[in-house]
Amino acid sequence: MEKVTINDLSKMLKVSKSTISKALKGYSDVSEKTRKRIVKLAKKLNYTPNSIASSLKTHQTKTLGVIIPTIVHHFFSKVIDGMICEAEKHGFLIILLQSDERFDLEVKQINLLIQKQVDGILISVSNQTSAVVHLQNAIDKGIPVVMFDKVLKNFNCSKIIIDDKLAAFEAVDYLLNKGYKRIAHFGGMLTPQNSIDRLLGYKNALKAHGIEYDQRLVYVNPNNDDFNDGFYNAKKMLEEHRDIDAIFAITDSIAIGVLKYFEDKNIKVPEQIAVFGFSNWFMSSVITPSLSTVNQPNFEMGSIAVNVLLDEIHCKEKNEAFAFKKIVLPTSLIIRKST
Amino acid sequence: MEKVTINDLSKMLKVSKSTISKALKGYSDVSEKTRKRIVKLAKKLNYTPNSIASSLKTHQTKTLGVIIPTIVHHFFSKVIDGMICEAEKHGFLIILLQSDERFDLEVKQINLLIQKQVDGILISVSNQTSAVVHLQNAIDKGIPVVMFDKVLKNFNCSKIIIDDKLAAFEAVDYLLNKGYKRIAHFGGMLTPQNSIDRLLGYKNALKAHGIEYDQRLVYVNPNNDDFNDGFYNAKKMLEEHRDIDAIFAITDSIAIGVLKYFEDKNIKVPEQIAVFGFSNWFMSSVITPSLSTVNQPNFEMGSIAVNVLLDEIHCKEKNEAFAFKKIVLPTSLIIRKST
DNA sequence: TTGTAGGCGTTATCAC
DNA sequence: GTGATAACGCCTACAA
Repeated sequence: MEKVTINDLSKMLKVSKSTISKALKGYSDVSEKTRKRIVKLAKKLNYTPNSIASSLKTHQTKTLGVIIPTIVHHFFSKVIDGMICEAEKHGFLIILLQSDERFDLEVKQINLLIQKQVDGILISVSNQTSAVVHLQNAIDKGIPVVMFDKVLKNFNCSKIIIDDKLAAFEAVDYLLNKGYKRIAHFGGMLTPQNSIDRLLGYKNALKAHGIEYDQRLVYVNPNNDDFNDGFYNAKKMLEEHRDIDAIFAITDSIAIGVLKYFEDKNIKVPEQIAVFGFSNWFMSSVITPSLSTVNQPNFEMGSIAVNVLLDEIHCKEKNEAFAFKKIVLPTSLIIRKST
Repeated sequence: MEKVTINDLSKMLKVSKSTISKALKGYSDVSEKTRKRIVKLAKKLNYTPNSIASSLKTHQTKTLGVIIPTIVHHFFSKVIDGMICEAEKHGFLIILLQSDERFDLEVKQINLLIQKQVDGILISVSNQTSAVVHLQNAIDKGIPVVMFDKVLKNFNCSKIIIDDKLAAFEAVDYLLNKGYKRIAHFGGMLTPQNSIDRLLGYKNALKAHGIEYDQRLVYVNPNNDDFNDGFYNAKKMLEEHRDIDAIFAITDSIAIGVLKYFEDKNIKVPEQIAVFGFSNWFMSSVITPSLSTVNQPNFEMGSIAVNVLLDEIHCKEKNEAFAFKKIVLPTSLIIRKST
């Protein structure tokens, strides 16, 4: 029941605490004989160092804080998966927090993590976030921050992202090459940056094909509820523009909302209208018709983010300089039956 | 940059550390005047107590450990969502770990959490888990354990579950009442307990309708990959039994694999064969045809589990007795177009 | 090679 | 009402 401490070992072996500590950490300046005695007893009593005491002394908690908008999301849960796996490999644990897309909660949670003295923070910022004082605060307290997926341009730190603009360009370019002529865009919100970039990619592709951008073909989510917004906007679009022959949606959820509406109205996909999604979550391969989409690395994004953060943490420890990294992960088109 | 400590406040105000500590914690035996001075300066300097030092002293980390088989799963991510939200309300943080359905990893992770000195552990055990030494170990070290969803019968602790047997009974009973006569069961593995119970519910419903149980109509997942196993078993079943008119699957994933195969083979659901799922994840409402399923509380399961655990933790603090709770959350049938 | 002593920041006990 | 003092368990100069 009672935990055995370094003190207990010390008394039982009549060896000082410091020698015990050194022996257990494999320092060189302990005689082989006493080292063996110590290790043996430690093993026998199932001694494990008290990580809290050691944290207090070393200022390391071997803990990383992660803040995401929501965990109930195929993409984010895969990212977290990657983070937990990678962190564990290096002996780090993950404290997970959700901002629920709210800036005030995000601020509160950063402060919680600071108080908890995590060794580093991984964050995908909320759609509402534009200020950075809370993040700067963490940095000022000596806690490195790494952003992933939804990042802030105006904050200087390592970032793990995809090239949203390029990916969107490729998707729309594909549609145009395939012969679709009048392409609507579903999404087009002004936050987060990803939405903007995907809209820009859409515009670029149109331009590259000599097609004029038509603002009226951009449908913004009214309720921040991808599936239902997709459903709703599909209806709206059909009322307003009968000539649309393809839709590029900013997420698979939106796209699936669209497919659902079209199914209800018996509109054939892709014969009448093609639909392109973004993210490649599991469902997109299973829905009917299966959804063409942009494959976005997720597990990998998590593990790389952790590695970059750990690098920075280790540099800090050794007082070495660390140059922030911006890692752009490759995306690819997955063509299925909806286009 | 440098964190301000209780010592700094003490020196600046010429008041002892102990008084500072008491004042900040709102103890009664500090004069109003000095309390105000202390609080004021603390606020001004943005003082926050060092949680590690306090943990060392109080043996509380305000941290809960959570182990689940996998986070990439609609049900579990909702449960975690509920846990994080509820824990945060009470000032607790969540460390999340995945067992990946492996017993050895589960053991390792329990030990990690013990070492981290979390105040309590929430676990949904892996399919491989039957031994309980690792869990007993946590209890012996004074860390309460609460099980949820996938629980162990042979371990004495609080448990938050659903009545799998009853839920399965209701689903199959519904099918039989609706006129389906020959019903196959997809799932039927011997671990975890949930599978067994759902199989038992299936059997009970048959019996209640005077139908003899036929072992050959039970299809077990060959590869532990619900979607593909459902797909595979649908094919197999069709080859073996042309007279089946309904399937009760143990998860929505399996059911959706089945739907997918039937769609490929142009078998009409529910006209030729009805399909019933289990769990009501988002996808089941979106797939075509939409899937009848058992609604299983998820977010709520997480928040309740946290509450039960915190209750136990608080009782332990006060040395009060705590009676383990077994909370059975209600399920309900959701009837859609697949039946 | 081993041991001593002090400190990390907080809390709790017990005098004053 | 306030303050000295001793833990909590570990780490690390520095001394022996």
